[in-house]
Amino acid sequence: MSRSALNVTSFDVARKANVSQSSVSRAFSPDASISKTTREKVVAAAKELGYVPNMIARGLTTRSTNMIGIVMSDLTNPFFPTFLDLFTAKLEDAGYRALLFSILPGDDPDVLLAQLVRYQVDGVILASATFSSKMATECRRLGIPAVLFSRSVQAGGIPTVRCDNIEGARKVASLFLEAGHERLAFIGGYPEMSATQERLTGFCARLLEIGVELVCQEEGNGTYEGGFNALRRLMKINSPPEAIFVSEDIMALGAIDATRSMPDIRLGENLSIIGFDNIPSAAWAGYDLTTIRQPGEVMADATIQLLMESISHPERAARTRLIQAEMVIRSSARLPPGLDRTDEQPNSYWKTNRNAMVVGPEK
Amino acid sequence: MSRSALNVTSFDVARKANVSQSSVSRAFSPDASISKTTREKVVAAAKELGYVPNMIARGLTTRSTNMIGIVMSDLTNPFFPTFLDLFTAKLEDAGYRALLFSILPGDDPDVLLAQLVRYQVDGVILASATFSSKMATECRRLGIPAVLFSRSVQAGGIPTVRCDNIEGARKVASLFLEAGHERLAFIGGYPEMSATQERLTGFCARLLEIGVELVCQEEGNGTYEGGFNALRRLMKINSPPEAIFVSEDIMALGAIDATRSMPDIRLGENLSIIGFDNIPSAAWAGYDLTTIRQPGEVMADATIQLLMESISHPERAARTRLIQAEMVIRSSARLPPGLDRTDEQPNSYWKTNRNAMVVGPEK
DNA sequence: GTTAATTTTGCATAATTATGCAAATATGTT
DNA sequence: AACATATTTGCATAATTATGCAAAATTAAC
Repeated sequence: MSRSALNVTSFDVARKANVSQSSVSRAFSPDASISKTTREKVVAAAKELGYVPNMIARGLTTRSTNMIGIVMSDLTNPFFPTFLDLFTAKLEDAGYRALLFSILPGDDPDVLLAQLVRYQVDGVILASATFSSKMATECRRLGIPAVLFSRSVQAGGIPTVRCDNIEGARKVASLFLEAGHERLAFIGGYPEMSATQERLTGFCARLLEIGVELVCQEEGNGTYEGGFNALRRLMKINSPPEAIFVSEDIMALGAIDATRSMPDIRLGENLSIIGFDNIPSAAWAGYDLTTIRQPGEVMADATIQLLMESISHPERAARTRLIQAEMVIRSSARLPPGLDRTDEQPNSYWKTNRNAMVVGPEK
Repeated sequence: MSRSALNVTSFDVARKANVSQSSVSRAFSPDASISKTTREKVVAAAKELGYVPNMIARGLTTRSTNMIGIVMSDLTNPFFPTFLDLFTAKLEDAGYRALLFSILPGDDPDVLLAQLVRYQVDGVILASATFSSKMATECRRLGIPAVLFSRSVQAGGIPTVRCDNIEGARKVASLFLEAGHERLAFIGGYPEMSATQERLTGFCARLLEIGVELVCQEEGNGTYEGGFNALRRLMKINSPPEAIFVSEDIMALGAIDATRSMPDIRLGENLSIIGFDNIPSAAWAGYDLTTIRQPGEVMADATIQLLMESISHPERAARTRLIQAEMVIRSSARLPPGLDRTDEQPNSYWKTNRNAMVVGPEK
């Protein structure tokens, strides 16, 4: 009795509607060959019996489950939940469901991969800090459409969406230099992450162009606490830096909090901190962090789009979408003389558009 | 060629291992009747061919997919990602996969429900602020094992895990009163949420026992901005409150930030703010929010446990797990005279244990 | 070594939906 | 009305794994 509604099959509906099981199946396939009259008859009968087509059985015949695996590692970094939310919403709009895999540093990527195969996911979004590279090549080998999100990988052939870390980091360097800072430092996330590497590379490349050297760099492990501790270490050295590029916002918040107990530090005056990501809390009044924004909507859209292309045209060559990253000016970094946060400075290297100037959390 | 590994079936393995398809099936079922020798033979052949049992086909015969639907609404509130992470990890340990559904206020719960049925999930965790009540009764009607997480519902019969909101809120009221505050206020989340209601109820109940009245209450919509604005409204009234209970941490952080531009306010001295949840950022140095902790591990464990019970014994009566909530003392609220944050006060109503005193983010 | 008891194996079928093909029906043409 | 064409329908089968039952093989008992 209780589980009744779950056990209604297309045969039951067929009997009730006086048609064949095939017709029931066709009534629920968008562009199947079926007359309007029978479809209506079937839908009515289905509604009465509480029938919904069983995706498991459908998956068996069509080899397509309408499920997309999402592989993430670090849900404690607020950067990722934002995207997880966007992904699931957009996938649902496209008729897909999200099968979530949370990967921990100690996990075995092969086990995870086997799960993806077992469940016959139609595609995979790889957004995990660890194993993404290995997973990507394995997916490719197995013919599972996959898109790398926010990480790049040496072995080509896998569609990738990421923002322009190099260029973003160059903007940070330029702003620091134009603001008159001379002693610059870097706090980075996991050194193995491509994003960390690229941001460091871009930052240093721009410094080199001007002829300035990095004073010091520290590891912040991609966590609030890591950023907190890294800043403390940085400020203990002889003649500490006056401007710090922190490669992820979550660490930058920790860094800012570390300065609160340092009476001589006035953030945005004698010390500048710039982050990367523009997570919601970067806009909070207690931080007001100047940062490089990774445009969520755009990146999520691009990811889904590349994935859909990869599913419908598996043979087509992999595309990469490099998303432009803009600076969001707030108060944690000193501005070049004569500027305030609402001015535009069209000739500056780090210039940002009006949109990016809008302060406050994004929708 | 490319999709080869995905198309290996139990028949292929059977041929290779010189056994029947049934034996292959049994080799991959933990307690099937099969000899050690054949199992090894099969496993070897499977490994060589890259075979993994197909969950979709298995789901069709066993009516069990090993997938659990997780329904969440508000991934932007950091309270939920924390639990999502715990849920997926613990589900994976128990051999289940998480099928994630992100629900928006405008969505149709019936559509969502149909998806859960279509995918034959073995169970559902309902952690969405909206529709949980309706979804719960529908799941019950359909015979889908479901557990309500962090919300309660009038219609009984559904296993529920939540923390003791009433008791937690009473502790807040007690601490405020013992600290000598007289003008108390409340900032709440969505009024329809049971948690909001219970926290308000508990807070007021305790005040009533002492004979104190609530000065004022405001809505904060469960967001940072909502809390920010609510505090501003509160402080504009004649003789504003000196102690505010904010029913969710994320709003409390907004409220604290709103005080930064009020020169007369000294948080923890002439204004006390206490939150609820103990999200990671509550521990950040910029906030140092006194709050009521919802123990993540315990609650997640209880949820999975109740769900597993409900799956294996659907007929058994629904149990509710009420988790004890402890206060985490930090600096955003004034303490009773003669106490500092490391003291214990065994006779106080709001007393908290040593563990809860540990300041800093939880692991 | 023979019989009984137990374990292991294979056969046949079920789980539910999708779809190629042929038959049936409807539509259009003159 | 008669024919050709297009649309719709139903039949039969495929997708992959699990499992009840009977047959075969192994082990135990005496």
